[in-house]
Amino acid sequence: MDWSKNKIKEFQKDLLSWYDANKKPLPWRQTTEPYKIWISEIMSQQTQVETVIPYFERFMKKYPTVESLAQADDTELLKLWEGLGYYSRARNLKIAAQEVVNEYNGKFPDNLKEILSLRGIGPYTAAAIASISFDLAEPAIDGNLMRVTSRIFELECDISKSSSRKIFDEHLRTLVSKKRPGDFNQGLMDLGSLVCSPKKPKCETCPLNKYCGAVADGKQLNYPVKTKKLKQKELYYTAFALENSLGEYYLEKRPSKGLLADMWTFPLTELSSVDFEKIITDGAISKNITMPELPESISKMEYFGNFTHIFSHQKWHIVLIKVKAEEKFEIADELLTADKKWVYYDSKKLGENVVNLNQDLSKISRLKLPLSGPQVKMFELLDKKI
DNA sequence: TATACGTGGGA
DNA sequence: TTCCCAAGTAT
Repeated sequence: MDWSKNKIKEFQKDLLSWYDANKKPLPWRQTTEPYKIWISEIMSQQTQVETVIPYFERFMKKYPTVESLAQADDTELLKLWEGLGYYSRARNLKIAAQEVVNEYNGKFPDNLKEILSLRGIGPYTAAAIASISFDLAEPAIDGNLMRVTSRIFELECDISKSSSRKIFDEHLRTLVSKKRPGDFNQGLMDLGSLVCSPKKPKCETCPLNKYCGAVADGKQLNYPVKTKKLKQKELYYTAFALENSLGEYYLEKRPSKGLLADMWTFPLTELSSVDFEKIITDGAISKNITMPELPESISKMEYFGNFTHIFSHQKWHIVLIKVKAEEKFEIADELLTADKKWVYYDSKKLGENVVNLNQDLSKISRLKLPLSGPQVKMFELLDKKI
């Protein structure tokens, strides 16, 4: 970094003026309250802002304070997060809220080191909160800042490698405004998404084009340097939609670790791609496909349909099998643990599933279970929506 | 350091 | 259809 002090000042001024005139009106930009900034930053990780807004509004209504979040019901919290993805964010949020309540007396820590120590908060989020809420001159290095910075300085380092962070930190640390660090960071983020976009950057109207090495060389699209992602692993599953005589479906809670942790789903069993093809072509279900834990006497299985669900790292091909229980069939009570429930599902209120505890209609609970992405698609398929 | 971890939108 | 992208973190 060989920019003069004067050039840095001009850069800050040009960016902040642009930000003042063009910043996105976001719900969490009406405050610098660390709790709200924190929640908005966690929700925004790897997620588009437009998607976040309604989730943020609902979240603030339900958990207005760090204390309320620290005491949140796990299932309700996950239900609120349903559809946002990366569900460990929600779990970590509650853990961090408890840390704030217990270790910081409910007051959000005001220095980078302590903010960074909170569960689920990494270098980006810590710097974002520190700069926006506490005016600390920390560069909040996210994908936008890396793209913008790599173009300005024509940096050849691969932004998908964690070791590159240091390079961006060194450059940005000299640039960040000490007067308005939060606006500086958010200005660069908005610029990255509105102007300095990945595919078609609007360099002609960019307030920073005169500082940009890539513009000078006409090499905007050469930056940032980024290695390609690997393809998703393909997996094949049968899903069993078991319905009892009351019209309820049988759901299980997924394990507390790994993919879609603690989300609810029909029982799934993995199968080979060969068996998968066999079922979807002729609808024949071979004898070795059985639903776990259930007696085969009750199973009258019927192929219902199939669909695909794509995660960031896996591609699921799912065959949905409808299992109609006999008139008097009921799953033995001992099998109905806290992780296995009969659920009444009203297709007219997607996601408004109601749990019928103890199979007693008079004791219907209003508890709503968080459904995994594939599970929502399964209910939609049963409704013939897809 | 590389990989696991979701979902929806746009070209 | 397929691929890339979007305010990253934990391990």
